[in-house]
Amino acid sequence: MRTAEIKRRFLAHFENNDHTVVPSAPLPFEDPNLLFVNAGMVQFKPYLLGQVTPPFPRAVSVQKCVRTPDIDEVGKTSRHGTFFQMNGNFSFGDYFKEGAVKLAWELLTGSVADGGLGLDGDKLWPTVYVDDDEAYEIWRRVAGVPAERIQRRGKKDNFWSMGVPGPCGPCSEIFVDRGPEYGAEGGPTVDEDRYVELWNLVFMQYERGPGVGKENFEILGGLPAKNIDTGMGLERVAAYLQGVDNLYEIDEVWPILDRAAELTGKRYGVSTSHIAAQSHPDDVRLRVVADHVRTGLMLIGDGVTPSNEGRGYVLRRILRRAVRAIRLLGFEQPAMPELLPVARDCMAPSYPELAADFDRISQYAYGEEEAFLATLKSGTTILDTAIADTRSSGGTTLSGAQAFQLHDTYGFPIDLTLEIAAEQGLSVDEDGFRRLMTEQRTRAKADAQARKTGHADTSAYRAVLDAGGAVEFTGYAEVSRESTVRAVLAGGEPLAGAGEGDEVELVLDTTPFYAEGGGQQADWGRIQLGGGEVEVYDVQQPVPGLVVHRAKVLRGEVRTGEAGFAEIDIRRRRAISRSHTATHLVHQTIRNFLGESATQAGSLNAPGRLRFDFNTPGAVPASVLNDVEQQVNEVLMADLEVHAFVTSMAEARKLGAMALFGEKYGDEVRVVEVGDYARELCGGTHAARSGQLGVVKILHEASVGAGVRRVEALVGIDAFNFLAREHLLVSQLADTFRAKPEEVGDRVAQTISQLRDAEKELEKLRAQMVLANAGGLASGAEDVRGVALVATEAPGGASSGDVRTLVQEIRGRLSAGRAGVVAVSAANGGKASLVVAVNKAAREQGLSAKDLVKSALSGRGGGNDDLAQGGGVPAEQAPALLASIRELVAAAVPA
RNA sequence: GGGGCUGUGGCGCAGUCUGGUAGCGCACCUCGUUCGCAACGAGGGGGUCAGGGGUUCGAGUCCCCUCAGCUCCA
Repeated sequence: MRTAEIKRRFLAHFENNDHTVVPSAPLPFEDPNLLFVNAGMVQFKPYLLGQVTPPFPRAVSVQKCVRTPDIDEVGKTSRHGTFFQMNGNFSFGDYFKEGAVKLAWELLTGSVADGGLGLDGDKLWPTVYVDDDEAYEIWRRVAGVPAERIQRRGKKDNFWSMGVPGPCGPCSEIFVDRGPEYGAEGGPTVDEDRYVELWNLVFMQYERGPGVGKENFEILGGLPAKNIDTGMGLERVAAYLQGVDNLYEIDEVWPILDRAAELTGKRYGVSTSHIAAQSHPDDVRLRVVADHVRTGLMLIGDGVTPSNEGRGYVLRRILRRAVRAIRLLGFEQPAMPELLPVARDCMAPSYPELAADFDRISQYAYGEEEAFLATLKSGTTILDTAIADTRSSGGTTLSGAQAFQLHDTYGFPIDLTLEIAAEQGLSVDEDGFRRLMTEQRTRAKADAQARKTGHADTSAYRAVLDAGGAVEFTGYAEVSRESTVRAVLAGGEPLAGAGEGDEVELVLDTTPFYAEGGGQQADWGRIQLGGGEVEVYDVQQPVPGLVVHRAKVLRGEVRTGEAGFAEIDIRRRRAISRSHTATHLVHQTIRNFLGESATQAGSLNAPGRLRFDFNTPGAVPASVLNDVEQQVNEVLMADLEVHAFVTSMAEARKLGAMALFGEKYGDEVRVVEVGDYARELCGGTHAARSGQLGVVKILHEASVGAGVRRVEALVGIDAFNFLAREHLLVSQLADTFRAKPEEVGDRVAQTISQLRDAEKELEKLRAQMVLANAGGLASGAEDVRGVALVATEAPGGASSGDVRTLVQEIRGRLSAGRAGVVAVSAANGGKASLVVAVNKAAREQGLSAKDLVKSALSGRGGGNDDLAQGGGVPAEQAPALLASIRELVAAAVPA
């Protein structure tokens, strides 16, 4: 049975049993602790933990998951894959153990003709938690599983908790017997290679106490609402039903592996063992290629782009590992163009958007491979040099530091270093390499730790939120509001009240103040209270749903429970709203010109100006930017109405609203539309009509990182002021140059070029003039105790370069057979400088240009024995410098 | 977020450790020779040494900051 069909049947089975089908959750948004969805229950967590009332009692989903901590195990075992799909059914206070067992058993053992998966019930082995007699009985009674095939296991295997206080409970896993050729008889407690886990049913029924890890904690008591959370690994079921050993060989992955084998000329399955751990290295590499190419496809498909941080970095690593693995198999050309289309064809039956979006996806994947191949090329050169150095010095080992530098600085992977070094007959100090890696890890972790402790604890905010619920934002419709102070805090700690001059954090029960979020800056304003007044200068949501006003007490006191009147700074709000509406227009217009793949990657809406980051490969041509600007301003003139409404996610999608990754499905969403031109999910505030924006002026476009560009623009009066200033500037320039405004550019270029030519000419003439005297000066050398000395002042305006040239020129004209010293001083910018040269004969008499300069200038100079320079004394001292050189020469030479 | 490396004519790079007139190859221009696949010879033009600050008589070079690119770790 094909994987896509298993997925379809899974969803259909639970949908037929009154489950709401929920789409795979998108990538976690703004959650630094969770880069990827790594389990099927992630999106249902708030319901399972009782934080949010679930909108449905039963749900079913097939979740796209990415898990990378065990990335090094990929290909070596049959279990690890970086991408997998988790089938899950969920009950929120609805059915419990019996329902979960019954529904699972029906799907697994139901006949294929009736929509089941057609497994042989006699080959299924359930496990239950050690004292979970209830589950045991249900397996006996509902599924009719004989006692000898139900095994009991301890906390480690069959008890679920999140590792922190909260819901927990026993679980029951369903294993399938793959047959005697895979290992020993006796069920999953004996051999987990022969008996493979297909499905884990978690029965959340208890409250977990504090404690460490999976086993050391107490159970505090029962939960009021018992929940079901199950997970069936789609790939595992597919592997079993398709009669293959592991997930790399199922229909969604095998063609990629097969193509990789074809490209590299390797035959997969050289080893005969069913145990993946005993595989031939080539087999492991082929599996890595297949797994990683598929994961790369899915991640880029979900909007991740390769970068140097966060999930973008994980994606980069996965893609590069794939390229590296296929290179180690002997294929050195670009492999992605060969493999990625195969992966697309494998996955498109379940995820048709991959085919539609393939141009964009492949662009990133191919680009990343090219970049990596370039990195490998430069790394290879450096490695070759290191190898040659090592061998020429008689060494046989490449140091750990060298290997680490290649990896750390040049991104050259260690396994390629090992491979290439081995080819050259050298070993590599792997221990040293690993030690340096550990050091780096420790450093990064220590830093992350320091940052975490530096961060304010959010528990005080959570307490306020729990006590009073979410704060209602009323600022869409009004700019002021009667309200009550729910809490006063300072530095993350609750206070009873605060006095004049204090900086405080206020929580109101409702507020017209917009908290910074979605790129929109916070409102400012004032809150009048019975006993005082505060000025609000920042508004944040430290925990979702809790609006905190950062404010300074202007007069009087603030106390919890006090009533007051909150009023925002309307001018600021309006300017911000105009920017926000402008951002939507810029976003839509950029997509009009660059295509749908130019999605938002971040934004800032500040009073009068906006910043908009978006994904696109390469720079945006200036002409396109002009077109965007033009079109945006035309939309302003059309004076479209801006309209906001709340609807379901499904409806919003149907309307074609642009949505960011991380928007939750199933929830109510707010849509903002500007006429029929732009429609976007947005929680921000906006202008009432596009005409209110006045003017939008794009200032520039720049790179923020690989694949992300940024445009900045001014809006409204700020845009106008900018244009007016520019106009004034051009007028003044035109005036100065006595040219028409449109000719100013040419005139400036022309003038600069003339100026440069003149300067060059001048410099040349000056050098000639300076040098013209060289012959005369040389022949006029005075005799100081047998040494020919030329000591003179350079003509005014001579540059330091000129003086040096002159000195050398004079020295060249002195008789070589006789000791000669040339000293030329120059005055420049009020300071005197001195250059001294001595010839070979003079050096043999112990005269050093450097010593002469240093002595004459008391240390303020230096150079070589034959030519030295110095200076820094007032210009008037120039003649004195020459005199002292004369004395020094005389003193140095015996009479 | 924390490291490492890089930034020098149009392009590719040396020079940085150890401060003292900014170089090489390719490309470009002029003249000449040559005329079957990277032609040769001679001459020449072209660089705020990423930007800013500091130390110094003097900074491409040493120190600090900023920006950009590459890269590792989180």
